[in-house]
Amino acid sequence: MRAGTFVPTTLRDVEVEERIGKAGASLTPAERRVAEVVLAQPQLVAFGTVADLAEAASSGAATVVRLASKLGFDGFTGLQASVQHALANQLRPAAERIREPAATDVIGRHQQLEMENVVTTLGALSAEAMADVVDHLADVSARVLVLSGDASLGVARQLVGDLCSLRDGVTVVDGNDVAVRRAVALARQGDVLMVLDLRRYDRWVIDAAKAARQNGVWIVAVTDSLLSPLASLAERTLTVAAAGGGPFDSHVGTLALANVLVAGVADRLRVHAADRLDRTEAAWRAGSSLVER
Amino acid sequence: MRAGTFVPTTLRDVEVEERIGKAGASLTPAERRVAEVVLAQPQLVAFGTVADLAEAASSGAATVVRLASKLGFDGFTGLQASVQHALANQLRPAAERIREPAATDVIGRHQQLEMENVVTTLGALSAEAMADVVDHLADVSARVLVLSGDASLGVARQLVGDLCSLRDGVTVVDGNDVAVRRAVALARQGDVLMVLDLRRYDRWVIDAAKAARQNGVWIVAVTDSLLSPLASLAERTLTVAAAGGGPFDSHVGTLALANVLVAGVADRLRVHAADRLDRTEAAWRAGSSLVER
DNA sequence: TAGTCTCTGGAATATCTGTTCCGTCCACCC
DNA sequence: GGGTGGACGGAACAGATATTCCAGAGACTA
Repeated sequence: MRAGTFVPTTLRDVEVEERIGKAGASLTPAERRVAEVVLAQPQLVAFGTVADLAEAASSGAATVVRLASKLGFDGFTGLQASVQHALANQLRPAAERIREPAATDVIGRHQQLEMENVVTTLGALSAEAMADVVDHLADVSARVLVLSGDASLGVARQLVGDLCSLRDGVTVVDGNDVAVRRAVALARQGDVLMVLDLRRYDRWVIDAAKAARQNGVWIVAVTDSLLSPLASLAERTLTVAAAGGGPFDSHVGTLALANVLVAGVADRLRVHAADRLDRTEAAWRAGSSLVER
Repeated sequence: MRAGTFVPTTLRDVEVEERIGKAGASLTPAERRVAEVVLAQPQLVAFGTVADLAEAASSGAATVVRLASKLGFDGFTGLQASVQHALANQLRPAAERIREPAATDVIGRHQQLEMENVVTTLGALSAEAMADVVDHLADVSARVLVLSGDASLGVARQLVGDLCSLRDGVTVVDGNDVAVRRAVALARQGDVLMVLDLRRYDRWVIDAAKAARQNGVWIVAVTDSLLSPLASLAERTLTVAAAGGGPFDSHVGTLALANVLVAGVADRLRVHAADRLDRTEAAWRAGSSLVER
């Protein structure tokens, strides 16, 4: 049996998944390796043999059978039957879902919507604009301020968090009016301001951006349209698609954009950032703050 | 082996179909019966045995093998392998075909990556799981705590921000150890905890989740795998795909998932939330906090 | 450091499964 | 009506596969 090709999560067996999730903590290392393969390559279970699974997980056949029993199945045969059954059931719905343009189910609609947000947003990003923005964000001699409307504050924080891992001097401008004005007032020429806001713009954001511009700060706007009031203040404007399936805008496209920029900055600051990441890693390790499982 | 359910033509094995069509005329009556079953219930071939197929076609095992050979396969084994292969191919939806021409440029690569994250993450979300989680998040009599690893804190905040617009009592558990412990200690039975963390899990997050569980809090985990330590603590586990093009994980899929949940909660709390949004809107209008352009 | 417990994979084994062989049956033809 | 050819399925056989057992290795403890 050849090793299975990639199978998206949609097709995974819920029954098996549940049992693995429940027993997950009590699995031994070797059993865990097998379980990972089961989750990642269900076809290997459905079509393959104990030996195939064991080889894929670099374990012995006995371990495979033990795992199946521990999950409550009647040996490997039971596990296999469960996966086969689920796989067979998934076949029909998958086909029907493709035919119906997913207009009815919420999840499918969101799937389509968010994909469009990603495609549109990153599709609108030119290599030149990206290089320019990355250049500025990667300029360690400049401070980077990030200003965001309330609705996108979380995404902004996410971006800032990542950037902070790569370099110093990146901050979110937030808080009350006094704090914002102070932060902007302290910005000087050579600094960089990323301002992030979508339609129904927050007045204070625009005001703060205006003030920053008068201080000679280099501004990049991330907004929904080139007609945005932010666009006229910024040296560079990156537009994002933010169609939401619920009552709010979706910032999935924006976050995808942020990820691209972060990757660009990381690439630009390669050695500098690597050193930082190493030091951070060492600190985490010393405190054993992170666990593998 | 149970008889398979109906499978639409799209899912049939083209390879086998072709060969049956070609040899169709020269098939004996019994072979023809077997061939009918092969076409009608490919799963019986993929998952079953010679005996199963023979029984389904009211024929002998020898006839099954003869048919397979007559079709040019290397015995029943060859036929089975062909059907399995075709089945596995049909199992992967459009998502994978999209990425086939692997993009070379950074932006294109991210585009594909993030789309896969969205598709995979939302694809893994079952309607049932979503309904359950939304039910709990929309329960206004419960408090909702959100606990997130450092790397995904921004997304968590984004989620909480949206939820706060829809209902009261939603908070991010964050800050120093003392604050976290206090927040978790104050949680009581009936409350809801959403814990969000990906591999290389933050120890404090796991510890806090464990404490919450002992308090009888209903937990939903949003994590990268069912083998995550969070999965065994949670009543529900939603898995996310987080492949990143840069040095960090991408939380685009997670944010898409969050958006779906928010939309679900908004729908569930329709009138309640509408009233809240109206009041918020009025406040903004009174202060002219938002501008159209 | 010695001892115990768990984990682990290899080997033996019993079961299952695909394949082949062969006797029987039926249809067609001389 | 007798003979011949192919079709068919039961049964034996050989190979593969799941399962169980066991001994060695490693970790943790006293």
